[in-house]
Amino acid sequence: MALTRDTVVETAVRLLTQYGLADLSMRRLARELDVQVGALYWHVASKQELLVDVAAHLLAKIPDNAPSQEITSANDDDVAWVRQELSVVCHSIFDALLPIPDSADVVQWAAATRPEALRAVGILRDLLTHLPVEPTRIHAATSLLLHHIVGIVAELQNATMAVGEDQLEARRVNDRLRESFEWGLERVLDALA
Amino acid sequence: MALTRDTVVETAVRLLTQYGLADLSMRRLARELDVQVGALYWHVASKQELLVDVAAHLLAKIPDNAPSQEITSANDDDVAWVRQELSVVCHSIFDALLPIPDSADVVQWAAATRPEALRAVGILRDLLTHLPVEPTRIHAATSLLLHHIVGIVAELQNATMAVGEDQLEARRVNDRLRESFEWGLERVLDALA
DNA sequence: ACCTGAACACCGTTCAAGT
DNA sequence: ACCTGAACACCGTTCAAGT
Repeated sequence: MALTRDTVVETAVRLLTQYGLADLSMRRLARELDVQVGALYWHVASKQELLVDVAAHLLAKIPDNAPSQEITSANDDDVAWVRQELSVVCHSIFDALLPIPDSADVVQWAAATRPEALRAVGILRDLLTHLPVEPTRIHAATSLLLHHIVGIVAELQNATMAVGEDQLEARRVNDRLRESFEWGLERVLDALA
Repeated sequence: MALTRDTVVETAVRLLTQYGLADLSMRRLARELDVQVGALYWHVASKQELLVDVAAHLLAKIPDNAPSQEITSANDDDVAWVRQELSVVCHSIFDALLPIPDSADVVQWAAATRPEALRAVGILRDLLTHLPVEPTRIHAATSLLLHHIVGIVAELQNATMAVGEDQLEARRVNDRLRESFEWGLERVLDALA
């Protein structure tokens, strides 16, 4: 069966999930797919382009309960609903990245270079337009939320690497950073709504 | 003259500043210092350890006007002073990183793996202890500020790379992200004090 | 259209051996 | 103590040539 861009991306995601970024090389990917390295370059222009697709894939399942009506942020109930929905989306980004090694680095980089390629960024933006945030600050607010999420995930993934086998210590670090995530998210959402 | 760890780190900083992270290889560094690659490994254990030192070096000049008296956050004036000082420190981190290509990536990684090696992180922590932030949230608050700063710098550095020669467009992107930085910083500081 | 084979120009790390 | 020389096991990217 012929190679497709989708199978290349999916295999890349699998390698990242199982072995981390250090083992996600074009050569390793080619070996996994039983082709020569050169074959990959028929389907993707570069490793960087591939990593953007990998990041997009990792964030593909973020729920998108777009506001059904035109919410004008005049109504307090509506603002509360949007705030709650933002919290849900942020948590689901967090949960999607946490189990994938080095995913925070990949997404951080993809978000900085090609944010429009990440569905999750668009979802955050759309929700933020329904809050009393000036239109010129939507981008800033999106970045603020995203940097908080991937920043904490990066800390968590690196710390988990560092403690190694020590299950007890790993759990402590995990709990502490999870709470940092929750606390910071509340502070930021408070600042926005 | 014999090689020292300091000259290795300083040369690494120079290479990063002039050519970016892609050209900061151990081999390139050795060539620059007129030694064999192996010589570097007498002075640093690994490239990762070297990069932590590079990050620390980039943030070495952050001002540290520690509160002279014991400020107990009871006094409104004192809180205002600490808030102002936090703003100064955040701006000086921003300004220190901005002109150094890929420095946001390097610092992001160093902060996630060995935050205690970065003086700037300690300075932020100390200032935050003088705000009405619960002691258990000091770490979370430090992370929130730091992720915002390096996140925006990363966006800015990547966007500047992307627009390339177009000076006018570069300036527009620069101004927009600078404003995002200011706006986000105010929101976060408001949430803390 | 899609892939192979082979090359080009690199990497980080280790280590016996030299001084 | 500090460094060389040389090796080991890799990288990303390109491209003529094959099918």
